[in-house]
Amino acid sequence: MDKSEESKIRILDSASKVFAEKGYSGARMDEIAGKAHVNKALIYYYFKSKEAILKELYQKFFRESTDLLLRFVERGGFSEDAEENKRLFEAEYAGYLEANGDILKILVMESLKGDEKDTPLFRLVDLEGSEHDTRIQGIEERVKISEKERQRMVVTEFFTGVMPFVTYIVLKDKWCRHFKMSERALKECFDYAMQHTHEQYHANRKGKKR
Amino acid sequence: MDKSEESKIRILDSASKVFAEKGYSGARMDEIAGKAHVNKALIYYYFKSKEAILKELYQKFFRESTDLLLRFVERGGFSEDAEENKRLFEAEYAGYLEANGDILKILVMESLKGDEKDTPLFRLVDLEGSEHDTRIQGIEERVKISEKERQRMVVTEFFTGVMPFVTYIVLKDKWCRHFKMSERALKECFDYAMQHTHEQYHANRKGKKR
Amino acid sequence: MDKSEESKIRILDSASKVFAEKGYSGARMDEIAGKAHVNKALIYYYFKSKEAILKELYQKFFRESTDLLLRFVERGGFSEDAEENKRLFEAEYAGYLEANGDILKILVMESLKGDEKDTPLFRLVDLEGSEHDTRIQGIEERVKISEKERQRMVVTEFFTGVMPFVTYIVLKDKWCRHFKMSERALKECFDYAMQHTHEQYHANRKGKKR
Amino acid sequence: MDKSEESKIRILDSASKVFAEKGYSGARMDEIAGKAHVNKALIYYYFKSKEAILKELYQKFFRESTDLLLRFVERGGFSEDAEENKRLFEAEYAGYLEANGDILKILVMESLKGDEKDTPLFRLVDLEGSEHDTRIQGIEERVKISEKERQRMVVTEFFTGVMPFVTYIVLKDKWCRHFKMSERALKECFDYAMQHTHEQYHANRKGKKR
DNA sequence: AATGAATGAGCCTTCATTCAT
DNA sequence: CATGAATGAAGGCTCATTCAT
Repeated sequence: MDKSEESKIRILDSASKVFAEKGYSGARMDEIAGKAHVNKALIYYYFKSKEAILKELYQKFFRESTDLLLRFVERGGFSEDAEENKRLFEAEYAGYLEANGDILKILVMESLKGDEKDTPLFRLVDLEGSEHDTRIQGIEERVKISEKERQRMVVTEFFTGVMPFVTYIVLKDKWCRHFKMSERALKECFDYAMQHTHEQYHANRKGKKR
Repeated sequence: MDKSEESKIRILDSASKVFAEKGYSGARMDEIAGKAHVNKALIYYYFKSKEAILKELYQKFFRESTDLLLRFVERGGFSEDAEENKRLFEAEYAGYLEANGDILKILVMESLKGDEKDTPLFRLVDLEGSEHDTRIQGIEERVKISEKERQRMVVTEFFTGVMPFVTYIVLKDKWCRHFKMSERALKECFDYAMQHTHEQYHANRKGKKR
Repeated sequence: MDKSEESKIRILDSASKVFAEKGYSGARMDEIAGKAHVNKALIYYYFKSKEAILKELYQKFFRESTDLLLRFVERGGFSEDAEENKRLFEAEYAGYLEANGDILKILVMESLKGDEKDTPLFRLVDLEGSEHDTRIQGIEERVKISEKERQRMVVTEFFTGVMPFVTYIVLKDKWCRHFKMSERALKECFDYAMQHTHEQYHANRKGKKR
Repeated sequence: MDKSEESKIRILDSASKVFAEKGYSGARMDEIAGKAHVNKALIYYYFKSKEAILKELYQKFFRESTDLLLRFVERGGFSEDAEENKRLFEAEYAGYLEANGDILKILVMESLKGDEKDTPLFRLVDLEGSEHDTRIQGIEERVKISEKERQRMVVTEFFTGVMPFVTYIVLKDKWCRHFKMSERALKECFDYAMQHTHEQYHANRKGKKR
């Protein structure tokens, strides 16, 4: 990797931090440049505008997370074995999301804004609507279910699976500080919570099928 | 209600809309004034600053929501009867939150920002830490449980009960538009989801006790 | 004096204090109203504008000070007896100026500003140019001197008599605080200074004449 | 001098003019920018705030004037020879002050304001209290006098020497216009005034010593 | 690829002044 | 006389963006 690319990466890293900390509107190009140790004008050498940085962060995130999801599926995710599913998910996907908590923060904050804009958060469960990849399409087609059943599944997955996990990631630092819990203890509690709610739901579904 | 107070209320209403739509940093005082049909300078007659408006919105929300929660408890909430609990919750509390989706949006967005600031979102489950009311203290004291058990309960309540509900409220419009669902259909799905996850967890806890 | 007039006087008093403390431009109508314990809008019942207050303060000051100066002259000021002059001056005039230090401050500050505006400070030695009173004219006409001699006298009077005295009045509080002197000690020093400079000059003039 | 510094200097020059003409509070950043032929925002590239400009003007002035005063002393100022003193003073110091009449105006105007703020005008005679330079300390230590005598000297120097000179500088333009005198004629009169008052006092002091 | 300087547009806030009662 | 509410016009300051080198 040449020196040029390194500057660009430092800018992206810095931007994701500042966006996450101040929100997109509250973030200042000065601070992004400062944290990236580059001249403010250099940012405009690599990016057309502040918004272009955001868009590139999104793209990178959805490209990578889609890849990971695919790998997860390829290696047997969404299988019958709930235990195996969970192990795979944690190995392949969860770590990446945790490492990208800043992007998730931005995603959530920006998704709540406005009316006309799209809602990037939905891409996490609306892979079909995603323009980034067509490889994913086969996944859901494997299962034949009614439209109503499908809606229920997606809604349940999003609001009781994805969102709890996302909010856990973006709030865990604040939670630990506020409630004076160790990160380990919180993780233990959160696992407990998911096990007794969302994962229980999946287990029950499996049970019924047989 | 005299004319004076009406202007102030119009400003608060307008501010909550604009904050929710653009985020706090992205909101412009011009737009708040415009939507409230008042002169921009009048805002500063009633409020010291932009931030003071936000603080007053928070105060009003937490005052009212705490009152409602208390009423919910007084009328038998948190009782053994899960059905009754749900009915009461929906009658007393859920409607208020749904009607204050804008404040919830602001709450979520601002709670993700920064490091040093407090996290208003936590006040929804950390009533003890709330400076607003001391009447609430008796609620949790009724049940004798270990600290670890209490932590698990709070974490579960927050991440798999409160946050799904909050995200449902703040995202339902966007969800309906994006996935072309009616609000009614989404509500049906969401109820289904909660029933099979979070409420199931409560039901199981009740079952075990006996 | 009816209640109405009292409000007006309180406004003028308050204005002179605030103008002196913050300067004319830096003074805010709010603070003037506050210090006068009247509603801000009431000021506009008595005065056309902020500037009108200033003008009225000037008028009042020059009216009163001219009256005092006339009385000073009528009772024998500008006489041959330097001792008597000084005694009279202190009795009739100095006290008034000291009591109106705020106006003097305003006078000095505003006199330094701008180019086009007049210089109210000069009215202290340019009684002829004053529009306020015609009684004064006789004073200087009593003495026949050359134009050049008159200019020297006025310049000397202003820069080594009036201005030291004016600056003494407007700075004495600050001087005492800064140099940790008692007001009494400063006055003693200042009297010494004037005696050995400006008053010495008058004494010498008297001496020469004979 | 590079182009960058030139803009900054133009801003400082412009600011001193506008501050002097309108007073600090009355000065508008727009006008400062306009007179300096720079974009208004550029001012904030070089200075943190309006007040920071004022502070930098003060610093520059006191740094330079202290240097000049030191040079004056090193070359024999404050010596026994009154004539020589005056010649040196005019050559080394007076010119600088006359050239910086705008700063002096600001100094006087701001020194009269407020209660809590310091009084920059006093720095002209309170070199010991000045944080800018320690080289000056030796000057007054050379002469052994009583505290009371020292106070008298400082008071006399300030109110009958410095202030007449300062007021002469800051008012001479207005004086000439108001009284229709040439600058030359006024200077002649003012020299006459100082000779027969303040300088006479110094001469007498010298005389007594012998 | 990098940077110090510069800028136009806009934002929050202030303030003298006026209105309505 | 008196006042709470309202307003137009700035004013200080910020910020994303661009220029020149």
